[in-house]
Amino acid sequence: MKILKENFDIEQIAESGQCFRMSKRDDGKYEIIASDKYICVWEDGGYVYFDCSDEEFEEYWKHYFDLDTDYRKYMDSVDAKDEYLSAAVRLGSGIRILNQELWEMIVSFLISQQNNITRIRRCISNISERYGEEKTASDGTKYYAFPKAEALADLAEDALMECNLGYRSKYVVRTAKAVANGEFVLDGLYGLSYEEAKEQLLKLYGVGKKVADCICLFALHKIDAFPIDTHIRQVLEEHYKEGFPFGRYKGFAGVIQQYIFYYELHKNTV
DNA sequence: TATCAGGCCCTAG
DNA sequence: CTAGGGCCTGAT
Repeated sequence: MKILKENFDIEQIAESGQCFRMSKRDDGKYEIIASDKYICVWEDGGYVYFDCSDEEFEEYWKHYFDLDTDYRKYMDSVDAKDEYLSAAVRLGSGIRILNQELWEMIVSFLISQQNNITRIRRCISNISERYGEEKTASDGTKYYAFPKAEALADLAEDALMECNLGYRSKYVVRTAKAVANGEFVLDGLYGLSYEEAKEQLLKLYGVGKKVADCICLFALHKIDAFPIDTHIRQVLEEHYKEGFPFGRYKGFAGVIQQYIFYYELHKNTV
């Protein structure tokens, strides 16, 4: 399956930090594991190629990559006088907000706190290999699905320290218990507003405002969520002393947040 | 050797 | 309610 490459850049998406299971192969193609699925994606000659059937593309990956959304409207909304944001959008014009699986995002962002990207990836890889199901992709590639809540629910709270989670182990195990025993119903979040969903997520042990916002943005597609981490906070303090114009970007501030986040990590490496 | 990374929990005041 | 110490671990 291939599509025209319009406001889509798989490298930017992989580097925007919303997914921890996208990796670049030696041949430049990207491997993505999402929940229990696997796909290989690459770009060539103005097209993006998705190594899957048309049916699987329509059913899953099209939505996963948010391909029905026109991102130009978000980019065009940026105040031309705002030089910082204009530069950010220019650099990250191929970013998209993925539609990722809820449970996977809860655990991933529990792990992400006070942590660096390299270790986050390793942690997720560790728990997947140990507690996830081994799968074989249609092209023969072996991979591990993200572990289900049930697979983690019976562990001792510190058991995931063996997977390198450190003090976050108990956050993940307790949350897995709550989900597996029905105390916390994941499906119940989909029908909620951003504010309501965030309020529910904050009840989970280990989930604070920042992590809840990331889950809302990357799993529930609440694109008005605007996660504020240390990087974003510094940008707001440095470039928006008079206050960030949230009003102008009302309803899709999360998309703008991603442009900023990507820009902060990559503006010096181009 | 100290600091800090895409925070959060918990306790004091 | 707000401030601040403590927390696993590894990279710099």
